[in-house]
Amino acid sequence: MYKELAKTYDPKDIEEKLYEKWMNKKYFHAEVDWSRKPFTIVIPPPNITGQLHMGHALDNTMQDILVRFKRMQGYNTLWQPGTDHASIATEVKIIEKLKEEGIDKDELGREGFLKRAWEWKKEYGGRIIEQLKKLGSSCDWDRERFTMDEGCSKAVTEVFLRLHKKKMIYKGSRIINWCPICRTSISDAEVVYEEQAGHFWHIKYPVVGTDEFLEFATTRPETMLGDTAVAVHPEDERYAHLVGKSVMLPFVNREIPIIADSYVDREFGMGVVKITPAHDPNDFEVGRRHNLPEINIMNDDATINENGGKFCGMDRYAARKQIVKELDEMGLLVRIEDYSHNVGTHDRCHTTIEPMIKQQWFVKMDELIKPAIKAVKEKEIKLVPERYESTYFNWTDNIRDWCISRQLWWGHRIPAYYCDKCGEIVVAKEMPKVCPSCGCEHFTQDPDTLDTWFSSALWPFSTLGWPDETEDLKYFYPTDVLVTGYDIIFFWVIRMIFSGYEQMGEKPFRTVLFHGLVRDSQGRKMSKSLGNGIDPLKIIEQYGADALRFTLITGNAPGNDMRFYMERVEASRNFANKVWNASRFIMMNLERADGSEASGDSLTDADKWILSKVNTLVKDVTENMEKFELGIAAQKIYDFIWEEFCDWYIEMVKPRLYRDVDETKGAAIWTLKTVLTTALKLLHPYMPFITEEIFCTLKELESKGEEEESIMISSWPEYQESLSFAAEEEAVETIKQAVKSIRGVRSGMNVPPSRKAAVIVVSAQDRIREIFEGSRVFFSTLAAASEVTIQADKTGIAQDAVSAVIPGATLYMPLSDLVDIEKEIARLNKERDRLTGEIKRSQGMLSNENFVKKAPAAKIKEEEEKLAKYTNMMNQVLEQLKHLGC
RNA sequence: GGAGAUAUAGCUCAGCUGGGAGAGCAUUCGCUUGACGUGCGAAAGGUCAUGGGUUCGAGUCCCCUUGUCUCCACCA
Repeated sequence: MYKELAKTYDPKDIEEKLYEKWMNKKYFHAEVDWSRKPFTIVIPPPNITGQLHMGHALDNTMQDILVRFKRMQGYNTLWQPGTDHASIATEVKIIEKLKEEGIDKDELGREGFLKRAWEWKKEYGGRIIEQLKKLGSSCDWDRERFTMDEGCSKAVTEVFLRLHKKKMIYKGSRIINWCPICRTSISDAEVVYEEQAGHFWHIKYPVVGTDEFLEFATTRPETMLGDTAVAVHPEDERYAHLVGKSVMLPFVNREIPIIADSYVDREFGMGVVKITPAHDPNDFEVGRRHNLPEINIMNDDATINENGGKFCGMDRYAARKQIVKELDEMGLLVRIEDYSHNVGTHDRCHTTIEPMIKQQWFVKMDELIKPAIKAVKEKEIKLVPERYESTYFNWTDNIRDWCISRQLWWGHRIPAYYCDKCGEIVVAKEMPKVCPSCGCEHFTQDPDTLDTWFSSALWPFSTLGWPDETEDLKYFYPTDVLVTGYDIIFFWVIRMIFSGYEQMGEKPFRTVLFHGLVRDSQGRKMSKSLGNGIDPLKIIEQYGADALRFTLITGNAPGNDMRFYMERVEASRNFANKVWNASRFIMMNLERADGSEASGDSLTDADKWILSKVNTLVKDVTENMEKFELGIAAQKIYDFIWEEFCDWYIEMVKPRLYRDVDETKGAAIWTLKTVLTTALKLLHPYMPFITEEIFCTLKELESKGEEEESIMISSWPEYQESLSFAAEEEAVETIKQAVKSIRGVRSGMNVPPSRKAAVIVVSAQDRIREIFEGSRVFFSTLAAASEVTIQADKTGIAQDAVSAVIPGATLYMPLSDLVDIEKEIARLNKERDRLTGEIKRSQGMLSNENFVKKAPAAKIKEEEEKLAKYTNMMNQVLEQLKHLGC
């Protein structure tokens, strides 16, 4: 029956094997079953370009914990997996690859490019999925989806058509963020601002018809080529006489008006702003207010176009240099100031954004966002932690229309078709046959594709079959929890929420659980450029997935960033090893039960104590997990297993097991198994592999039936009132205190563990003596006791025996040969001082009239009990000191 | 400019609705204790950033100040 298990736990042996087993058994798979309650999580779809990083590892560990927890609780659990086509990220990657092969994207053409992209997806798109499996993720892989698969694409077209019909999608000429390297527009959310050292160029334009000049400052002199006005504040007296006049724009020799607009800050710079409507978002607004011409001076690659006169063909920075130089020569450059300012860059390639006016497609946000605001405000959707609500509202309150067209090839092509003859726009699922306007039969589809987030916004329902009214959709939607990092609230979370309400008429999920960033040990973001990233797969390889998962989930509060330390991984690995060895111990001793599998009646105080403890643990862990306090729950399991179960209970049980005859042996083994099984179940969501391995080995040893063939589909433990044993808990706590005191005294006296000593327990209280009577057997292993004598008074105790005082009892150890009486007295004096302090504190509180009057009765009682306890201990210490002649 | 987070033991961080400060790692001492040295036992180490306030009572709630971080806005 005894099974030989390795002395140290080696995850490599089992992880792959168990994952395969789970897959084969279809434990991850969910089917609609109206007799059971569903629990659904949709995965934040990783990019097909992605490699598993620590952020993914954390995100997916959290999801897996929730899913495994709910599955064990009996929910019909679906974790919907899939990947995102990641339009721009992927396109950039493929362009790079083509470049290596010497192929130019434009030469290859759209079709050829897409063919290559799909090939790439086929080859690498599944890589991250395989990596998620190594983590232990229990996704329903039978349902794996891709944002560009047929169903999701259908959903995208459907939404586009619907919104267009409701006039919530429109095409318009707006100022957008243009990336000259990627040659596409990007949304506001994709712009990151970087502080850059630049200059403030003070320039002056001659005022027409006078000999005056108007001076202003700019950080971007090259945009002057597109200036169509100069603005001052309407109430600025310095320039009041100039409003209505005009200035002459150098180089292009355009006469432009001096206008008044309150957008100008009188205090800043010269209080004069040059207005370039085509290349600055604020100027654009001003321009529209004043009906100014919008002159685009740049090509898509940010070189100056024909509107820039002689600078045509120059790069924007080269032009800047040249323009400054020539202005200086013309005497129009007043001075140059150093100036550090924020520059918008593209979050993918960090190229400085060029604001440009372009025809683009937009989603109108004002109406769409309303239900999304309401939902969070009214807690229809809960954000955890709650503080992310302010971030959420910050965005929703300042929302601008969403630019959804991208000048890319990889993605969902915009379902808009232009009549070749009259230019009529038809938005339709397929290319129309005849132009409704002119009858022409030739159309060209809009070349642009949609923002990646347009399709991921639909993810919670597109993956379940929408727009078809599938059973899956009816059953699994709305989903329960969305787990994600706070960094994509704007990109994704908000957009899913308004899309859910708009398309489904219902929230996409009930709770959003945010986590923070995983940083390196110095608190820096893990990044490729710094080279400080830690590869989760390497950690798994070296320490096991369980250790990695446990590390990621413990030691920080929800939503906070965390630092990743190898020392913490080691600690988690050590914990896994601890669990392994505790189990090994139990399995090694199963045979000692010699058939006496008794439970109930023969349970000792210690058994009841640990059963009671694990019962409380069940409650605490379940409650915390329900509150999404995964780290607290994990910590409680850890503490219980290591301290209570291993360090105390197992040590207490040893003498019972090793004795030839012990009528409580069966009860001990039964308790060991019961508590272990319960603890393993609680731990399973966190450490799925090791718990499964032990659980199954244990079942195998017992050759029990198939009723619980895997821990992952076993039932979650429940708190039982009948397993709460207050008296036994108190009894064992007394014993623990006694043991600790003895250890403390021995250690203080430098008594080696090999030197056993008799322990004489003296207590006037029947109850205390009874407790010790029932527990004397523990003292041999726990406190190096040779024998334990229990008596009501001090009869027969050697004068120089060392003593340890606990509430209600004094413990004596005759160790005269080793004991230094002076030291013993010093120790007792220290104890006396400590108790004096405690008593003083307690008395102080109790003699405080306000405390007695206002504090709750329970608190007062508690304090009175403490006082009694310390007074009792004090008397024992004083007596002992007196005994030693002090 | 606006918002949020954070300041607790040498390091990294917990500390739920206010009622005697905790963990992991590191440190010191002891241990071939019939599961585990990836271990066991004992210990040392904190005026909980500063200053106020509320309260019988504040690490915990409120305000001020200071430091650090993040997000948003983007005044040319």
